[in-house]
Amino acid sequence: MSDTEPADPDTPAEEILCATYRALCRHGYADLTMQDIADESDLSKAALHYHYDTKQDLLLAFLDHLYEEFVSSLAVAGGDPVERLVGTIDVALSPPRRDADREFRTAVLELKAQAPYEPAYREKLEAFDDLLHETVREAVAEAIEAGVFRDVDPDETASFVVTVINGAQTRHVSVGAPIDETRSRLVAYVTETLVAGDGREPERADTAGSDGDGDLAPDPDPDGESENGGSGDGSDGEEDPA
Amino acid sequence: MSDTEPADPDTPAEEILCATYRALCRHGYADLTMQDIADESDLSKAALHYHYDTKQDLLLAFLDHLYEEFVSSLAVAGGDPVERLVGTIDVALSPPRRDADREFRTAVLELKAQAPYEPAYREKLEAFDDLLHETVREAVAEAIEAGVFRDVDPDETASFVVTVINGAQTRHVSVGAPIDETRSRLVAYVTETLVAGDGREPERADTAGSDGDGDLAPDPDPDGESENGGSGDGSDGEEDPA
DNA sequence: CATACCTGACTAACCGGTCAGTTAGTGTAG
DNA sequence: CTACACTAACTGACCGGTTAGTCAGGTATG
Repeated sequence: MSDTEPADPDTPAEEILCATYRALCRHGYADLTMQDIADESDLSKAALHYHYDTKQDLLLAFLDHLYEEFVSSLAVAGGDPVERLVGTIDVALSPPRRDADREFRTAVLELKAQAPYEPAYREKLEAFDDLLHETVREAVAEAIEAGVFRDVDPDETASFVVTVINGAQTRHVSVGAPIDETRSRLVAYVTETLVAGDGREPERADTAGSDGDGDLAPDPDPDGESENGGSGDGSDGEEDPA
Repeated sequence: MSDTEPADPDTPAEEILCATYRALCRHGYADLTMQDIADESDLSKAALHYHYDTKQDLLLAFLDHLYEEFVSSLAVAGGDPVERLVGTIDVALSPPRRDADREFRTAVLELKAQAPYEPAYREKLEAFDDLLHETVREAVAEAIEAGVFRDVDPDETASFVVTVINGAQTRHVSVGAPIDETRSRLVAYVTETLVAGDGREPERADTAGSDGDGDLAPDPDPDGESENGGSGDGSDGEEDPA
């Protein structure tokens, strides 16, 4: 699940990544200082530099860590390609269930906006985008092959879906537009417009709560309290930057 | 050439806004310093503070200035609502014709990502979003009334269109996705999916663009250039932050 | 002792904003 | 026409605060 890796600060280096997540939610990327991250952990700022040479190294490691989580969160089961596609959209556009969700999405958007200045960021972000795009593309292609979808271009269609997802996140952060509305609309797009033969029937396709995933990321406690050597501490599942 | 925004530097204060535009393109928002802006003008940093008390005041004035340009750039003529809708999409998703276009879009995205931390920014950005949303909504409502569009919800549909526009811009900045592809897709969405009676025929719906853009959807040349100018109301203006 | 891990104190650089003072223009009195 | 006064616009130098990164140690463990 999504709480696989972030939840278990086995090593100090991993604890730092968890602290980075919390600090990003609290301060955002632009105002994020090494001291902020240190304050979220039980380490000093100098200790951060012991494990990661530079601030950028730390952020890059954080993105890698995030990517791995994104991979597993996208591994939605389901034989039906349309079901899988809807599940994927759900993962990417899940409504804020954690308090920090909106904040984290904001930090991710800040990172995206830095991509043109920081090729290293861009490279990582492209991986997220590619992964999501490929996941959608495969589902669409399968749906076409199964005769469920019209004979659209899977690649172009996947691009459109990913673009809509990006738009929902951006608009949510910048003007507070509800993500959920876009999700419904996008789901309607794939379950109606893309479906073959389905002319125009407004066939209600609220796979919303029904679909297998329900809540992919259980994620219980919002943030119990930092340290404690135990294992499943504040499991802060990340979201997708794609 | 219209290397910078069209605004004629009538007053020193306006010249500063032009310099701000240039500095934003060159440095982005995150790394923008008052000195950067001063360097783009023929004034000193202290002179900037003479006209604008704080850096934020300057940026806010810049957003106001931008908004006015956006208003006029959205004033696309055209009696046909669909034509007007496509024209609006074109304004929002015009391919980079200025060198600084991508850079400026990046700066705008940085600003959007700051909205949650700076209510003053958010307020301005909401104005952009509302304006674009309202423009689209009106066109959609008219198209429905004219029997051209199906009986969709104009408000929700406009939201979707604006979201797609946001997504195209975000994805363009963060991973370099081509804006043009999304524009074609979005135009196809409104001229096919939304059109009443039009079941699935790829009926080419390229009405001569009113805003000077001939073929909207097809757009064969990936790197169009040439034309333009003619009917242009001169207000090529900035891009929309919406 | 050696190694891994960590700390407090420090440095160098940067940036927003301030300030005393300069320049240029304009009006006004002699 | 000159002399002076006043003001808007502007400048270079400077200040205070902040931050990434460094460094000389300290501590615990094997």
